[in-house]
Amino acid sequence: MPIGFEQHDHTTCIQTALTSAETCCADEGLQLTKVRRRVLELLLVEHKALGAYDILSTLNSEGLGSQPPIVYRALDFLVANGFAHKIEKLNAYSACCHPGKAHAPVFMICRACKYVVEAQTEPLRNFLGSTAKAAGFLIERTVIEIEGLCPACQKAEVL
Amino acid sequence: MPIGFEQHDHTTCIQTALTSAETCCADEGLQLTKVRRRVLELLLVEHKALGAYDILSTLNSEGLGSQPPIVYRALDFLVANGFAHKIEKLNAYSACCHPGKAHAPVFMICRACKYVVEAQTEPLRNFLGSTAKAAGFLIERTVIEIEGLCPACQKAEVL
DNA sequence: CATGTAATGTTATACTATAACATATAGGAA
DNA sequence: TTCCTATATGTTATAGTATAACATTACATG
Repeated sequence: MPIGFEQHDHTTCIQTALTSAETCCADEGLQLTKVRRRVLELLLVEHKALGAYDILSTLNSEGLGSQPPIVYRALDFLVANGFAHKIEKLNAYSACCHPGKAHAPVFMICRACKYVVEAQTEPLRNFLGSTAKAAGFLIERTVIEIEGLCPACQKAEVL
Repeated sequence: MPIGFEQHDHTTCIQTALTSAETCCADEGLQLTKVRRRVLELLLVEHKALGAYDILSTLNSEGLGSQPPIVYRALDFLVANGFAHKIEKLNAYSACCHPGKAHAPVFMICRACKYVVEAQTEPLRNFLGSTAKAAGFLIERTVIEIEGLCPACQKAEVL
């Protein structure tokens, strides 16, 4: 279970993220409802991106809703408020590892084990900023996704 | 019609790109068939990304095929051989402006006029390379897309 | 011409996402 | 409390994107 492709205490990690989301919602008058909270939990459980319909089938088995709009609305909320990101390359969703901070996230996606790691990127932000500035372009959103092999899967490939 | 958000002779630009694709295919024993060539032309005509079904409806009206696999196969060929890129954020496709060169393209997508500009990025490539290296991650493909406003549309917004 | 490979044709279906409208629920104002 | 309003959820239907699987054709080469 790598994050940044290293081991970590994932139970704590989930708790921290949930608590942080709760605090943030309370502060900003946002409602972290049952469905929204559960979707965030599901996204936090693994460092993999989940498809909307994967999430929906879990919600369905838990009696939290069975139709697509249920999950898409919850995902919209989480993404709009910075608690999750959409991984465009996978048409899937992933919990945000650095909520609360303005950031241009870089995702490293392992094509073999499907782990998704979100990297911090101040320098990259600056770099893209100056590239765009040179072209006179105003940045509103960025999508930066790297697909490849994580350290563990590189070793596995050799075998 | 901006490229890099500036004016340019687009007729020449299309011709150059087509000729370059032909040469490249001849060199590498690839077949630039009627459908593939036409799809590339369509992508070159505008600096906008086209959806697969937009392209398909044109192909259909020209008697070149009416079913989705026709266009998806042509797009797969063009993307696999570096003549076009997929814009993940838009689920759409765009001709490559720098074919033949290994590159990690950066797309600037104007949300207002839908123009797509592909920027050159050696420094960015190096930057991502070192980021990934630090994490032990092996890069295979990169998706870098910036959504925002082009110079012209920024002016228009103010009005 | 025979043969094999690559490309195209065709049918069906899977996967992703949203529109539109109905209902329920929470929190504030009277 | 009661009403009101804004927000969230429930439900049905449908739009948009993409591929699996298999049949047929075209074409380069021995």
